[in-house]
Amino acid sequence: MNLTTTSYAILGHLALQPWTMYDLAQQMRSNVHFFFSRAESQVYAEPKRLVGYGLASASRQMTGKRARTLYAITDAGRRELDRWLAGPDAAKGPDLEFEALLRVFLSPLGRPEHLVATLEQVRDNLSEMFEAADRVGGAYREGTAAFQHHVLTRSMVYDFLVSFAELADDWAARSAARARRWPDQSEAERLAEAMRIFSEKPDPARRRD
Amino acid sequence: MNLTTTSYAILGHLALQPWTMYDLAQQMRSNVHFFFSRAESQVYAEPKRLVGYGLASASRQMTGKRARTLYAITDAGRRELDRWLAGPDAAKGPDLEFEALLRVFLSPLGRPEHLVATLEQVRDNLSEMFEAADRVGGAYREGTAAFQHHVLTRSMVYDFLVSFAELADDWAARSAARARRWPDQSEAERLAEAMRIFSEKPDPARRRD
DNA sequence: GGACACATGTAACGGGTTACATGATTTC
DNA sequence: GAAATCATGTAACCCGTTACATGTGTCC
Repeated sequence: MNLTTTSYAILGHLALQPWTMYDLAQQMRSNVHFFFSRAESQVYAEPKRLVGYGLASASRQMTGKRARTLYAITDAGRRELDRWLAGPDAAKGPDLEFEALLRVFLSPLGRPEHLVATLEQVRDNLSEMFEAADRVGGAYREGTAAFQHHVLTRSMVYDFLVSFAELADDWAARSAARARRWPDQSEAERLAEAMRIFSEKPDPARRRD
Repeated sequence: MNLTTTSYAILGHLALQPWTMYDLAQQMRSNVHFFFSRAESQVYAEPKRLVGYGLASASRQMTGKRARTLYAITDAGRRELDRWLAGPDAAKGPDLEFEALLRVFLSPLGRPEHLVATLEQVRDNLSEMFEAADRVGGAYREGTAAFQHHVLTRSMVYDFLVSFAELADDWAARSAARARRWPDQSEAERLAEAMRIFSEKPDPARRRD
């Protein structure tokens, strides 16, 4: 029995309530997509493995002539999930893959306007995240969210995601602004701005250990 | 010819200067690891493909009896890199994989103390990032960095990475603090704090479009 | 003489992605 | 009756990972 984090993600959702994989795929797309993204084909494949291990059960149902399969967690599944939630399989740190940052890193090899374009594109890409956050946030504010009773922890997830999107957006905005100023600045001015970043961050007061 | 982003990452580094893969693997570990992480075996495999396409050249050298292979970019490689840097293959948005956040999401299924433990672990995991940032930042501040002349753009990368690490650390700290207060609070107080998050973020003044 | 850094890989595996396929049901 | 949604997959591929293997050079 070889479970991946994907397995636990699905198993965890099944612990909330039974789902068809169609509904669950949608649920995951709107809820965990931005920090745990998986292809739909994966979402459909996983519960079969869980059933094979006895961690989930499948029940075939009919809507007229159309078949649908409801998956639910079993007692064994709940125990396995508890084990995982209790650790001690250490959770890995945040794992970021950010192609635009690679482009910034390599941008001295290209033309300056491409750097600005990359940064603008970062901001465009983030709108999806802001919209998703708006939808989720709105539902909780209005008290109509499907898992309203999870509001304490969902607000933590929301907090992180919105903070992240704001950070990325702010960073892209100030970096693009910097790059646009370059043609009108002296090299000394450009350098001074760069060095200020290295000396202001991280806030020396923050350092622990 | 089917190049991945990994191909361009390596090709881009070869455009900076020729490298042995041993040195390049180290370079990438300290520079791009936190937003573009690849296994070393991958770093060794990639340039062979680039040589196959004529985008890089290999030259065998000797240190006594020990062989080393220096890879360098070719003219064709430089053209291909230019094409990529100029777009228009759109760069994907930031792609985050954050298992701890999934655990927070599912934490109502477990015990509250495990939530706090997860959050504390996030902070531990970040120390590596802070240390790496310190090293890089220190080198640029002292003017001794290998690519000191890239300071304008490297400061942007540094800016993002440090901001991200600070954000994640601050978030984990305030979330853990919240969870620790729960036992002493009324349900109304807990809810009020959660709802405040939804209404304060995102800053309504920020909304564009 | 031993430990560690230098230097370069190979083999096996697998989780995950993309693209495609299929048919029923509801909605307009 | 067409279009969108519901619902569930399969097939092929491949990028990337883990784990291991091998030998030289250098430092103490």
